[in-house]
Amino acid sequence: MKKEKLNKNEIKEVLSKLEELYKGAKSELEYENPFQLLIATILAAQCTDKRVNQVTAKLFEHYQTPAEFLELTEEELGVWIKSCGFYNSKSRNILETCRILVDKYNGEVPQVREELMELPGVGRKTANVVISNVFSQPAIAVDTHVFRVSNRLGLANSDDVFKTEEDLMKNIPKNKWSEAHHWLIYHGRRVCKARKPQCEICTLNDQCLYYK
DNA sequence: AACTCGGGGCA
DNA sequence: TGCCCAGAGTT
Repeated sequence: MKKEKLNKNEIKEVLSKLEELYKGAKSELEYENPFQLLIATILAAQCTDKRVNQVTAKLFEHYQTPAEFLELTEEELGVWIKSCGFYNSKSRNILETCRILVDKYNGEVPQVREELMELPGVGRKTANVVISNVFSQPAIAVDTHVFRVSNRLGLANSDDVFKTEEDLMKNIPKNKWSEAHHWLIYHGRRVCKARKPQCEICTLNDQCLYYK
């Protein structure tokens, strides 16, 4: 990462251009139920949201609560979620998580990030998605796209995910956190790719620290 | 910091 | 075929 930093006006300009490009961008994982969002987000690791939605659409018809999930064996759940990939570990983690939710949290999803991160299969990114999306807590989930793009553009300046979160929360107006999170993901997937970034066609390249 | 898990979509 | 995918856990 470069050591340079953008000034406030440059940050404003970058955010303005991202908004212009991806205005209205939002998650394809739209679950208002905390438990369902938690499960969908665990499944979304290294998997497209579209496929997660295909799986959960059917799965949640049959199993809706942690207690109901515990009726399944690991092998049975594995069949349901197979197309999301990593299904052995995800199946094991999800059922163990459900066991903890039932035993320790009365079948509810805890609203504390540290408690969420103690659940198997739930890391900081998934915990942030849950607390920000359904519990209205201040957090920005930093996945690989958000991390890479925000540091390339200069909206963050760190090789550490926690620091990147802090930078983003500082540099982005609070009422834009959720939307900006998706701008960065969209830009990362379509233009600012990990391997072959499309810098030539990127309309932000004139102020991009990575491009310079 | 590097490695592993993984089926499915796409070039 | 090879590459990639809204991560997390282990060593």
